[in-house]
Amino acid sequence: MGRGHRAIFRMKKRYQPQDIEKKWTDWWEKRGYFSPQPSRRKATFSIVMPPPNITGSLHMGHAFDLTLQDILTRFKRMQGYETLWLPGTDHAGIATQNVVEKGLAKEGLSRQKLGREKFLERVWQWKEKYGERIFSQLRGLGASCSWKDKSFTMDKEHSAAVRKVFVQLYKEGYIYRGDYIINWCPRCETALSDIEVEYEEIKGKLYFIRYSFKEKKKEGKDYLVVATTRPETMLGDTAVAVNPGDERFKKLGKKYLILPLVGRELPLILDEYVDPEFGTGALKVTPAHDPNDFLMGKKHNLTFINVLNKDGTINEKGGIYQGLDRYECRRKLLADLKQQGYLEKVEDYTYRIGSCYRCQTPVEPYLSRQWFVRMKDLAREAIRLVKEKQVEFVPPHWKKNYLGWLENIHDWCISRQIWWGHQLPVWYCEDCGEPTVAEETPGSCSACGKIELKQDKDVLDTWFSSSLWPFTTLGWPKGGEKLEKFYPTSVLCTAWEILFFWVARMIMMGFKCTGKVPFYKVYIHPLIGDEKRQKMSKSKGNVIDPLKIMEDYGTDALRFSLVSPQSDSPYLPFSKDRVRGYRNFANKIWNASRFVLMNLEDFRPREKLEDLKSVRLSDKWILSRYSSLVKEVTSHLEHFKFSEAAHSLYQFIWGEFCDWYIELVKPRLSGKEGPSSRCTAQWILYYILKGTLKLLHPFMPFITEEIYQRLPEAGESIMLSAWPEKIGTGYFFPLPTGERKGVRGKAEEEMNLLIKLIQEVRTVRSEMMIPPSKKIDLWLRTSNEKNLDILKENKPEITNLVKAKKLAIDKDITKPALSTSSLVEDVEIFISLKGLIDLDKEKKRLRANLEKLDKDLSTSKKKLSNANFFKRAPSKIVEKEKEKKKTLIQTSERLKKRLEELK
RNA sequence: GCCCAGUUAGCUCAGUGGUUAGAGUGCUUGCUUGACAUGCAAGAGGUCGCUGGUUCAAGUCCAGCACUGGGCACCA
Repeated sequence: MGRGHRAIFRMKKRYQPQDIEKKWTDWWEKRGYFSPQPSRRKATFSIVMPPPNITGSLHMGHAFDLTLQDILTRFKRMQGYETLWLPGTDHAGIATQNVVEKGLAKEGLSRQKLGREKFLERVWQWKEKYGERIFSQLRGLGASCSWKDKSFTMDKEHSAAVRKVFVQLYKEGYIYRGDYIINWCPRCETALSDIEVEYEEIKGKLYFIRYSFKEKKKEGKDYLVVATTRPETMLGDTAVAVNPGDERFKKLGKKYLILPLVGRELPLILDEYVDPEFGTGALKVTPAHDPNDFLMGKKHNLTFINVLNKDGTINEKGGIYQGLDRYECRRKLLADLKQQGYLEKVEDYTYRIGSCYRCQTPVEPYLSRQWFVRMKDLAREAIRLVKEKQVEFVPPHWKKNYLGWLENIHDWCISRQIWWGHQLPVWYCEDCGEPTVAEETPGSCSACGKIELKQDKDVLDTWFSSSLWPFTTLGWPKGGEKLEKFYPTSVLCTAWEILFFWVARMIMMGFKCTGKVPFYKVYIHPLIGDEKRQKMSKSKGNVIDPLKIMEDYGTDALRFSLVSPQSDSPYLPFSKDRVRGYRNFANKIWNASRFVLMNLEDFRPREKLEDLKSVRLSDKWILSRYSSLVKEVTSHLEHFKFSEAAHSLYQFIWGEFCDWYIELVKPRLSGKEGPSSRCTAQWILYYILKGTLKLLHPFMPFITEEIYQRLPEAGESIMLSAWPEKIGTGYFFPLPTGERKGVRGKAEEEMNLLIKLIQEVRTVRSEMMIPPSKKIDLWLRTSNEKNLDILKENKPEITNLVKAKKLAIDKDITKPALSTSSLVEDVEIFISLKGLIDLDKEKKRLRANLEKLDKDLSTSKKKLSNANFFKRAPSKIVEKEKEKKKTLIQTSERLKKRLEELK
């Protein structure tokens, strides 16, 4: 890789990220920098990447999550840790199966037509194609993962580990099979766990239906009214329940009712569960299609009638409704009820409906035989580990959320009736039907010894394998150097969205399987929303593609804009404006570097400053500010304060290094102050630039490497260079011991006076409308000896930055005629106006400006008062116009005031 | 219903009990100043959600309330 400062001649005026990003990605990877390097510190730092699904393309969420991890990894690597960031992908059972099925549908095929084996071949083809695509996109993002260690949740080793854990948990009684009400997605045709169901409030109806008594009553009504939101489930009713304490029903005694349209006899049962206040106080009981009814069914020994097929249509138990879709059935059934006089009334009712988190189809509570993980004991340990701070949450408030979920946890349904995933390591005996659970295909039934066995067709919940991810990726259960060195991992970095899905389960399974926590810290970050903090989604059409942003503004700008806002709200706003701002920042860095390099042609880097006499106040100041920067960035990164670290860097680079130091140093670089002063300036510029690039590297890896490689004596890659240490005063200024103390504070205090003074003069210039091209005569007067010395010492700097042709500094100056005066601390400032402004000309100019403003103002007013404008223009534009109007009024008033003063 | 977070400039957000509450962006004015017009300089813009309390001192700590966002649990 060509390097050296001669490269400056090829530096364009504008930073063009597209030219260089790929070059560095390839180079870093070719040189093997991303894989663990033997470390001088011997301490290790490891992160396992939350594996992206193989279904998709890189989205903003990945970009954010991975940028944060990359920053941590690069930071720790530069600090000298032996660093491993482990990448991988997730097979994402249902999600991937759905995507592949959609593809098949376009070909007129279906998974059923293909058959399981052929279908799985197709999914593997998909994986080969798209699994790599996401990796290449991650590379483009600059992710410094150890690519050679990448893995996939359905790798051979990983699958073996999954089976091992399953068998172990089964043998220890944590995994069991049972008939329970689970959430069933009729579209995916599989069971879902509780957290795979998303609830949404909908405005629906509550239907009141008459159930007649079996025996006709002599007096009063001969029916009970029950209320339901899902009338079609009545086909599976096997009882009606009332609260035993409910006076209204006390006289009834033991009774039977007749299920309308079906004619089944339903016992009237008493159960405390029924809320007398709700509906009519009478509850239809459908034990096979409602979790609470299920419990009641168990308790009262009711019959369980499942009326639904797997695809959500009514089965043979539904009589004349057989074959209808559940909602179609609802309509028909309601019509029939109404016609036959069973429908008492219909009320509007708002309730929550659960949908499949993968396909948004409303789920049905469904009685079926599934496999579960008993969670209570596992959760207890996971609670303890966090309470004992063996695992810490950042920010800490997530801890409560985590604990709250674990304390009320239900058993985890882990079997899925899909094809893509880890098939259950369970075989059923064709003879006795007993399950045999084993890591490898068993030879015979463990119960009766017969050899005719068939493997369970179900696969495991995707999150089962994900929960093992931190240790299986490192070589568990075989063990080895990687596992020993890097497990437990240092940090887990992910969004709050998958705290329960993934983080909590990793802690439970990690501890269960390895006896250790899977990670010491969990950094939970927000999700990336759009400008209005709305979740990005295809249906809303507000998705911003990070790849497009990278192309338009550069990857460094994207990374910086993702990391830069900090908020505890669940969604961070993302806007192109912000990225554009950081693209400009990258350009600023580029040009500042270009400037430094242009002035470093004859410079040879040396260990220390040689000529201390030519060190000026501005030098001490910038070194002091830089020293603070090192401290801040380091500390912020240690505490996951990414945005604060980014902010410190932005502020220092733009607001201090560029705006002040570079400007202050220009005359010295031109040689006006002598060769020695120039040399010192070069040394400081080089030193600060090099250090700042390093501090910035984790955030903006590409531009920093590009510039770093152009520095004289750059060394190897910036990503392997040592993280800057905070500098001591003695290191730079080997002054006599007595003078070292407080040198930084003093330099900053003195420099602040100069800055304030220069700003004040500029303000006056601007207010007096003195053209920037005109040089001024300036008098500074103070009786404060200390300040007088500072001013005198820094006369060249002041002269240059306020554009003065004459600068007089003394404690005894008479105020010049026709001048303005102002005050900074105890320094009086006089600027001669003589010859600077032609009074008549100035008045003319003010009047002209006022006229223009008036014109703009009336246009603006007209616009705003125009009803059409309000109607047609987006509110954003109206707001902007209002603001413009406000500013116009203010400016015009200021000008009027100036005009008055000139008279 | 329970839990969490938030409420600060037009917008998006920082702010660690202590001078005059900051940044980016937007807006206004001026400027081809020698690295950068993706720039420079200057300016305008604030009831720190409301009400109390603690304190010499509160945007910051405490309590209550209001509103916004999110999560969890639910009665058919």
